[in-house]
Amino acid sequence: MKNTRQRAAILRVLDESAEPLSAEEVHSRLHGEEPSLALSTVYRNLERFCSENLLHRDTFGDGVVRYSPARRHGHYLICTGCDARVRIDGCPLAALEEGLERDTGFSIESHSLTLYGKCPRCMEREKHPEKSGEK
Amino acid sequence: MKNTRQRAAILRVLDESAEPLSAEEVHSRLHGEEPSLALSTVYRNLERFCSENLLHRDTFGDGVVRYSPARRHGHYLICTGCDARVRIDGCPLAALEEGLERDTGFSIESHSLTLYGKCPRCMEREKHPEKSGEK
DNA sequence: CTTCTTGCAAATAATTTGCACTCCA
DNA sequence: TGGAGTGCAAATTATTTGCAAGAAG
Repeated sequence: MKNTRQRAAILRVLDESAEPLSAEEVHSRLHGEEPSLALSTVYRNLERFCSENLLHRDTFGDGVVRYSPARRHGHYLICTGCDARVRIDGCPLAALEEGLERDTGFSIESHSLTLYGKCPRCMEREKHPEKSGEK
Repeated sequence: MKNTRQRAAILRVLDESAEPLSAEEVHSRLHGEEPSLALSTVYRNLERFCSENLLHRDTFGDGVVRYSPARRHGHYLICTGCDARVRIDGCPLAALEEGLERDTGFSIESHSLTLYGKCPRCMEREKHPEKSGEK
């Protein structure tokens, strides 16, 4: 894989971001530094990096694919009321993966886990009998 | 929520399917029975059912959203070589969820877990020094 | 050099929306 | 009936592809 300015920039943006980013987001964050970077270049490289296992793909329930450095992959708890995202530390799947490799013969490379629920604030809002005119 | 012929059909197709289905797939499976059913109606109702927690949304890494009955939700192990999907029985997240509710104050409603790896056949294929002309 | 990459524009795919008409409750 | 729900077509959004020109090894 050749080392191009564009590739370095794409990886750097993802490294610097605390959150997974979509192709659009990567592209727009690089607009200052690489004004002529094509969106299609971003897409192509993000996918390339995924298949080299440099990046990890995340889709938070919606159809938008987001990417993050494979090393720093994490899990999120997402509020179904306000879309707030809370990062979850640690991940208890090592044991599950081991068992699965034994049972299925697969060699497991990665996983993606996302939880959904209502944040405290949205729970409150739901309880109150529709004060303001929502719905 | 009103009870329409279309809604019943959409839910039934999903109940009868062993696998999560995309909007397109639901629509095409109903083409015989409901020839005039609009794809947009399918989309609208799938989303509606999700927000009523009748359905569960799954996106297997690609950008396509798939739906399955909330009661029968499951997890999958997907081969990154040939896209084969293996359903995983059981799910060890109850303990994690409990801990998270305590820590974050969220009320957890659902989760989505997908694992990726190479199936035995694709592992073989990778090992052999590119017999046939696959780049 | 020569092959892998990029940029651009055009093509696809996936999903959403506006609106007039229909059909449950 | 009256409003929620539907169908259709058009609009968006997300992503992919073809190809000529550019840069890395």
